[in-house]
Amino acid sequence: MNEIPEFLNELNDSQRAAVEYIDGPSLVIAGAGSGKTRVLTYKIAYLLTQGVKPWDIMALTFTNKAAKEMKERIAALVGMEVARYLRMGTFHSVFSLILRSEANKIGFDSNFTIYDESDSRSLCKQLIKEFGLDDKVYKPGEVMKRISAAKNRLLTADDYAEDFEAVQRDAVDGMPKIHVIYKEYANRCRLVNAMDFDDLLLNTYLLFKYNPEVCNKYAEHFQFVLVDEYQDTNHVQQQIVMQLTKKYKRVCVVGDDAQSIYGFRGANIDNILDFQEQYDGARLFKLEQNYRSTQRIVEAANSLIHKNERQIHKDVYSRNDEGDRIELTGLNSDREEALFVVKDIRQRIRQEGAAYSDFAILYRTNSQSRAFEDELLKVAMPYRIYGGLSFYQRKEIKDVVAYFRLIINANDEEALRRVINYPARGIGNTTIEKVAAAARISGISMWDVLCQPERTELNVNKGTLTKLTSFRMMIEDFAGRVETVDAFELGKDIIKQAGISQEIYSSTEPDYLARQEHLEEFLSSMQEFVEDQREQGNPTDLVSFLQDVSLLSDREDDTDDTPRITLMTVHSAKGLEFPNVYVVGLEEDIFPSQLSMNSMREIEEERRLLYVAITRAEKYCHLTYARMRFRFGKQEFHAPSRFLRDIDPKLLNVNGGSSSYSPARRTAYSGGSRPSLFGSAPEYGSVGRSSVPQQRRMQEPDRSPSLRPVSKASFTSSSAMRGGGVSAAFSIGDHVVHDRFGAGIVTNMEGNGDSAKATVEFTNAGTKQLLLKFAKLRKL
DNA sequence: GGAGCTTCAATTTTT
DNA sequence: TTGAAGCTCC
Repeated sequence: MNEIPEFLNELNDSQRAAVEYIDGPSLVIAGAGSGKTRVLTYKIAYLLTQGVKPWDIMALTFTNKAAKEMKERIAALVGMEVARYLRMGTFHSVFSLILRSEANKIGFDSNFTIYDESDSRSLCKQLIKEFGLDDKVYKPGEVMKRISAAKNRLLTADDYAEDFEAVQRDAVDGMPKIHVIYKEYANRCRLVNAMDFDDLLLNTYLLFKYNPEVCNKYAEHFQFVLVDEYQDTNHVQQQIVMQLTKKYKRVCVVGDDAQSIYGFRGANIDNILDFQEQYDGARLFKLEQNYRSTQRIVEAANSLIHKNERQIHKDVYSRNDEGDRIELTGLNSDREEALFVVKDIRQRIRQEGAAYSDFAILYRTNSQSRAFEDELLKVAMPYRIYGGLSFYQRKEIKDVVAYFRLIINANDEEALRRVINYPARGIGNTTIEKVAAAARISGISMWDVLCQPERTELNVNKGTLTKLTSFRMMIEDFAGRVETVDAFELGKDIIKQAGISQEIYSSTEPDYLARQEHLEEFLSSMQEFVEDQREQGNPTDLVSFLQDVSLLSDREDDTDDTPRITLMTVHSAKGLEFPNVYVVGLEEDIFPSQLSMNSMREIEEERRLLYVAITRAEKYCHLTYARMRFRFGKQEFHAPSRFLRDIDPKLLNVNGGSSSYSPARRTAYSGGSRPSLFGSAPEYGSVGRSSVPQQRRMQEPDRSPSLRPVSKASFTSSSAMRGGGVSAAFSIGDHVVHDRFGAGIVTNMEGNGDSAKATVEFTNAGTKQLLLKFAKLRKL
């Protein structure tokens, strides 16, 4: 019998029970802040002490980050020599590896390309055009959504065409040809040896379904399968887990139905709700002690989430301090809201000695960040906005990756289209479309056309043909070196020889400088990859690098460790925690979103979203709403969010006035209540005097003059004056303020007169070069 | 091939 | 209001 490892003593009773049950299927419902990751990591470590081999364990996560963190934590318990053999990673990465080794069974080549969303989109668009369909009717985004949803329901293109209901629905929506597009999309992917993100899952499912011997092999191999964030799985993922665990049924899924907020991208909360019905005799473990938040925060969140109907009952509790009540403040406008939050943060920093990094401002939509950004810039408080482009979505990175892709899979049409004329080499759109047309006629890939133009219908002049040929030879030349040179060396050469570095280093304009930096960062990540792989005795070639990078979309790691206030959507905040949290914009049509009011299912997801937001807070949670906000260039008036009425009033501290609010008026989906849309009936209190919004906006002294309705003539002359009069006044080391970028320090000056340029390091906006003629810089 | 114009839409996001 | 994307013109 194996010994009971010491580390189990670090767990509480319910955590420990969940960890020690390893004989059959189990569902671990992990309340917010209850030590979910701890249970998963300790369970894996425990399995390893019970004689299970690391390679017999599969652990699936949703993000690379989660996988990496978990692996590190397990390594801390059992050592990296053991941990490295675990089959641990995202669904997509784990199954893409299996697909590569079984590719021939489903008619793919093992070096298949993974199409990201923009590749899929671009292919979709292409097809809509080829079929002569109106892209106003067949919006690429909508088409993709339907194809993706079909794959989610395990429907191949042929299944879809025969699915009466689906085809009928498309027809009713004016898009009867969706199934045709889907079919050709699938054909094209197969022709060029590519799979999109959904295909990675669907093809795994199909591989197992039609090759029982393959399925059995893996089902016998993986004696234990663990799934993190199970509430976020979609139907295919659930089905694959079932295929893999049908033999031993040793499966442990961990998650929190109350934090299921990704329904819009296919996550199916029923997977977790119905788990016990799908696995007969599955044990249920509930982790109900919250270690993160104060009692009042936990209770307030509970009171909210209990208004949902579909959920697994749990009693989440905290033994931390009772803490303060949740603050609720109504403001007159979005600007006042931002001003208020910023002031409140400043006050708390002064009073409690808190750091900027102890604060988060959470909102429903990214566009809400703007108002807070403006205020924070004005007072030069450091912040960081999350969201926006990830590193690998940047054009300069995608271009280089496209070269890599093309070199490894020359049939990859999206990559070919991307780089065939980048940097510019005189192969224009006309030529590209001619190549594409020739390829379609012969049923071959565009690359094949380049390889034997004389045997196709390609009709281009001699000069163009020469350009095409030399491009082809360049790619072939790179491809010939894949096996002899490591990824980093080859990467450097590609960037140089393809003319990318020449293009990017052709200017010192700020955006070029940024691209140079990104490219260098990318190269150094390649170098790191090669060194790591070499150390571990793994292959260092471009093929392995690309496999790695295709499934990464890492938000860039903060190289800068200045403490900053965090601004992000509630979605991105899942899994994080902060001592102080502001949840802003709690208004009808915003939170809950106007677009999520069609069904009870959607409203409940919005309510869970607020639950996630509140449970991010450790000590202090402040909810705000604005009566008026500017949206799409118009003033809009919104009632306070219905969810505010779902929170137990005993746990709320309503600021600035009466805490009584109008009685609940029940509506179909409210679960709780709906606030009165009209009337001046006393609702939630407000802080600050009420005022006419437009006037406030105009009177605001700090606001740049450009916001005022000014005639073109007067605007031009005033900015010209400013440029001429002020330009000489700056010197290195000056503290300055810019209307958009906020506060900063001048680090360099060059040129004079109209071309005088200042380099300014801004607290929040990074380093910029500004032409003084245009930039409205003020000295502090 | 790029600058400048018009048009249109407008959640949430990871792989 | 902002922004992306597509189109036209040089």
